[in-house]
Amino acid sequence: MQDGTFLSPGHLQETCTGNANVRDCPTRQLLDLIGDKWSVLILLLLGREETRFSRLKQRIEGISQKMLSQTLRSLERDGLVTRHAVATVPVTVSYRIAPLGRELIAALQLMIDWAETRMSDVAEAQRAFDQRASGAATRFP
Amino acid sequence: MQDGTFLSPGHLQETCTGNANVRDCPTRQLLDLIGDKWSVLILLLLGREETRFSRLKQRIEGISQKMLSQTLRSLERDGLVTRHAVATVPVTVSYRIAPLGRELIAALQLMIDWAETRMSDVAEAQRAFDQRASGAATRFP
DNA sequence: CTGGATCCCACGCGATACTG
DNA sequence: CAGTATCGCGTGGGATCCAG
Repeated sequence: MQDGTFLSPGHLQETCTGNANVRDCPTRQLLDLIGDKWSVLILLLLGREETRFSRLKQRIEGISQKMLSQTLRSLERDGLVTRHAVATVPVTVSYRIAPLGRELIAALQLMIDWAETRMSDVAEAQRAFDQRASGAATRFP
Repeated sequence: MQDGTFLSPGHLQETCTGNANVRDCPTRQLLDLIGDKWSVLILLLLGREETRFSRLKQRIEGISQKMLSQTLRSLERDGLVTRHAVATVPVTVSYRIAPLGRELIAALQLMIDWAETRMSDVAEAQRAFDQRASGAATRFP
């Protein structure tokens, strides 16, 4: 078989393709953490600089304070970011990327690069597909 | 600032961190495609070999035929996989990874590797966090 | 064998109001 | 400022039935 031709022969394929339950696949577990609407965005922002809650809310257009709070809490629980509260009045809280989160960002880099350069191709493929579909539908009126 | 220390100084950061709307971030668009429950799993399987519908259903434990069909259609629409139907009786259909999908898998490789080695650390962080939380709750009964 | 059509529910997420 | 609590809706996704 042409297995090792394109894919590296690493252990990773074994784990996710051996008819295992989805929950046993680490990649799926990871996607459960960062596949949501805001996590990656927040992670990337915190990767650039330690940031306070209110500033995060400003910089992420469209996020509700509920989702910001909730997502930050998840990321903290996962060990990807750390929370730092200063007992001023009112209290000042900032979030910082954790070493594990820093690692994750680095691991996501290629994916991010691919998205930047190739999502336009995906969009093009979608348009072509939709056109073929609608064309096939109206070709015989 | 210590920007370039860990993160590459690529254009990617600009796009996702410039207070842009979430929908403008290619990374989020990509996660909208593959952040679902089954896409990556299917992509990885097809990365190994061209596979028929029924065989995919066998190898992916727990997937419903609705979700398999639906996910395959999405992946095809995105240009990540191709569909090949042979007009036998009954019809035989197989799915194959497309060049774009092959690229994507390669771009995900580091993320997959990270998940394989680091998700245990994430799980550990979660346990520690939960214990601290429950401990803080019951510390003052 | 390869799906499409329907029904249904759980849950992600947004809007709003309240607190220390 | 930095959250928590509550409500409601849209949708992802499973179960089941039907069809070419």
